[in-house]
Amino acid sequence: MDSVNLKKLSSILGLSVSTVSKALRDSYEISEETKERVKKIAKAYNYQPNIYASSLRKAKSKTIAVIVPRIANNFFISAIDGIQEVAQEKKYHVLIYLSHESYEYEKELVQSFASGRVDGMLISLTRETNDMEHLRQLVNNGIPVVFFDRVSTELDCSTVSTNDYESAFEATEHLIKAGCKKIAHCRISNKLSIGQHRLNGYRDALEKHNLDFHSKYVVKCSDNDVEDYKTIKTLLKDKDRPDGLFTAVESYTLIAYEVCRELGIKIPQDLKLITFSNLRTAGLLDPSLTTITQPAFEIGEKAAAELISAIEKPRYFKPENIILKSVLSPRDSTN
Amino acid sequence: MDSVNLKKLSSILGLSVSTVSKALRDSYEISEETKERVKKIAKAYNYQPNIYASSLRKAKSKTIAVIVPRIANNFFISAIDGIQEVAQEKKYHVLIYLSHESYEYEKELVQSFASGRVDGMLISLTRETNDMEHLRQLVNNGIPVVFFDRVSTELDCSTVSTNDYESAFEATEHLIKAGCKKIAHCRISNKLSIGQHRLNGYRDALEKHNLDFHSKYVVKCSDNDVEDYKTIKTLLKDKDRPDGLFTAVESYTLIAYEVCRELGIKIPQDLKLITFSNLRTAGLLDPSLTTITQPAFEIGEKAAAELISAIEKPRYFKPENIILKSVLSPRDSTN
DNA sequence: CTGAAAGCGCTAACAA
DNA sequence: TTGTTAGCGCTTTCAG
Repeated sequence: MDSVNLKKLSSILGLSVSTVSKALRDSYEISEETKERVKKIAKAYNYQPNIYASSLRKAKSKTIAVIVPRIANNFFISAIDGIQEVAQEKKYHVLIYLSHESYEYEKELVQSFASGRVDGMLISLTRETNDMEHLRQLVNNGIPVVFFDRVSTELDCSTVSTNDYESAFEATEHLIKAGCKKIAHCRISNKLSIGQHRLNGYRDALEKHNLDFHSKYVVKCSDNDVEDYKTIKTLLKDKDRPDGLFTAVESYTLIAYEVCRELGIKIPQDLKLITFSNLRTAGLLDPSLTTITQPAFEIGEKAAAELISAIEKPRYFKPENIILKSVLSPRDSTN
Repeated sequence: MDSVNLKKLSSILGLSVSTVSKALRDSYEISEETKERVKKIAKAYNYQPNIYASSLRKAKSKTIAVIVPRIANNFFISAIDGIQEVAQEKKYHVLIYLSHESYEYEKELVQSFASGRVDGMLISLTRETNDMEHLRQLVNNGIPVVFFDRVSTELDCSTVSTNDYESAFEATEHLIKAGCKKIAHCRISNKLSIGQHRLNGYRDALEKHNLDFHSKYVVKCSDNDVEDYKTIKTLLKDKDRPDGLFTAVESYTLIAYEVCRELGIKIPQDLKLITFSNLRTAGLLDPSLTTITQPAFEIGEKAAAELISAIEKPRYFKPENIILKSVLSPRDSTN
């Protein structure tokens, strides 16, 4: 019950291997008649080409890798959804890897791609990634890379991200206009592009509105819910606690909701909350949550489209830094 | 700047290709001294084996495929997370495909795996899948398959699922005990194992408690939010509308929340709600949502572990039907 | 302990 | 229009 290969097929057909191969790939060299006959038999025998043989031969695999820090995250999920959408359309296969925010593992993964396992790679960097050497090597090996969301512009690669600085600015201003005077920010690692941009937007909005920047109001959160819970609880237990909180990442806000319940802090009366988030249920929360939503699906689509262009038209491809816009949706948590 | 291959490496080392190959794979035939020398140089040149060549040769790729109906779904995400966890540990690569509930596409995908692109496959079936022939063929080709959640026991393959019948029974009983007399059920396709089990559990619980089964209270939902919205609205607008609703799938309940807001139906006073769900924010909703939560991550882990056993120990492997238990978490929506 | 050589299944020159 | 053949990079006999 083994699957047929070209050789068997050709002997069944009484043709040479190469003729069959060409016929199946619609070569102009083969007569219509033969093509038809070959395809019919191939179908009848359910012939499936061995992709390892053809990839080896062509040095192309129609496969791309996607590395994300984690998958249990609404943003990355939607991005992957978008990536899949265009990959499927363009007949690419998608290998998914989770770096779990480990630079070492990211490096190992990226290096393993150098030998051509994939035709290209999409990546959202870990919080720890400083050094781009592993990525540079991959690119030098002729394997295109496209960054999304957590990007680096150090390399000559396309990036797809959002207007984080502006959004953070807008979010902070939104809190100020809602009457907040003491606005805190839960930031994400400043090794990340998004960490810096979101922090800067926050700071500049404060400055514009003549509010002091207090370092005690800027807390660094991690990737660990338990730790973040402590961090946020400490922040909100302070006697001089903030009256507004802008968080760089959805999970921090969900933790803040829990902490507020526990401490009896009322949202939005005592504390107004806004966050970057792709939560589907933002509008159903108690109270409903004001969000800045990134166009995650489109980011994924764009990134995949860029990558596939880079793979298929290496001559004409020009790397670009694509910026998509996020949307602020005001809800009750800042009312 | 091309990546080195075995041949280059061996000429650098002044050894034969086969010696280098063996040394890198720690063959007992090679002296420790040589091994060390080889590995050192291999590392220095960042040698990465060409996976297509070795897969072709060994007819093994250390790659598995995962087919899920969709990815934007908390259950499947967690399951994939679990799959990744064990795949990574066992050094397997994971290709992800979305069937988008299309049987035709599922079939096409499965067939394409026959030639050995992957060493095994994990699948959660589409709502349309009736016929198992494509899967049977794959298995006959020597490529192991493991089902998870949306399973079929028609083939001699492992399955990993949850005690859906009992959970549905328990959920319905939970509503009855909360005082509901007219309990509706939003069901999912009864081509699916889970669709049948959840409906049966619902029906039997009604029967046990001497409540009539009304077909008008059982509505079939789809995969389309807009349609489901209409369906659920019709159900809840009825003058003889239900006072309890048990939905087979998370998204139906989120829609029900929205419909209730719109129609001014108060949860839980006017309508009590319970659903299968892996929503992280169930406890933060307004009102908090009573859920039956499937151990999605563990399902993924188990399924992947089964698959890898089937791949690596074909002789000793015995397919099993593994059932994990879901947990009912009572919250305000049924209070 | 090391090396030579065959061949996995396919593609693409080149020949016929 | 079809066929012959070399070879992609690796693993694995088998010989030395």
